[in-house]
Amino acid sequence: MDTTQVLKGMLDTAVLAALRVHPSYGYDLVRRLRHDGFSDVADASVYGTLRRLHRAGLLASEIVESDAGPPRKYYALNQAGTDELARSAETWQRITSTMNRLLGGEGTR
Amino acid sequence: MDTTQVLKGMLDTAVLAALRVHPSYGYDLVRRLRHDGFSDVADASVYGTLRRLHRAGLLASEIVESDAGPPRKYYALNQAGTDELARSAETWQRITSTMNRLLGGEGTR
DNA sequence: TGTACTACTATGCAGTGTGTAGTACGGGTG
DNA sequence: CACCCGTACTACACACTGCATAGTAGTACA
Repeated sequence: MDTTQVLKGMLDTAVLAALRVHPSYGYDLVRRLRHDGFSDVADASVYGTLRRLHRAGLLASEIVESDAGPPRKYYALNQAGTDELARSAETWQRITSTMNRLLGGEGTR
Repeated sequence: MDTTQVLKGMLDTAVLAALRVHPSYGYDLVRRLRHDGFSDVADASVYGTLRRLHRAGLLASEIVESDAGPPRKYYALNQAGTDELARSAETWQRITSTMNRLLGGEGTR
């Protein structure tokens, strides 16, 4: 299994979940996600995901000055993002149970 | 979360796992995978995955005449496929624990 | 001045699931 | 016989998205 391919589609959910904890910005999310198990995720992937989710209306954004570099673009879940995260969590549950059943090897007929 | 996107990369593992139970052919795998939870998987995806896995040297194939339609192309795991499946199962474990931790909402710092 | 860290943007490529169409065989129905 | 359906596979173009790479720009420190 190639983690790059598995990431496709899961990164959205991972970013939403990370933002549920508290609003954040790209550079910080990259570090947090890498620390949390997505150790190889590319920064461009996270920035791209944030833009896509924002364009889809799931995130609010706000520019905040930083004292350590360029201004940061903070993102936060809005109601649509919260709802989407809840749906994604359910989907994830279904997928894991399906995969665990398959990998467990119970016959499938 | 879009199941189409999540499928990318997981379908390989799902097909390998299904073939571990017993050798099979495309049309049958489509039905089994749909029955087992991948209800929306397209047949072209499964056929494509089988060709890809075969080309990668993970599957043996054999043409078998059928009494109900055209001949079937049976696929079976070889040693490389068995090994790959074991590796994929481990990767899957890591991914699930990472995602469950994120979705569980434990702070990530 | 130069290096490093921070923070984001832009472009093009690669892998893969999907839609659609097509080929081909056999059996049943009218 | 003509037609449709289920079976079984192939082929092509397309869409989506992660990634590599490069670039811009701010602050800090030597």
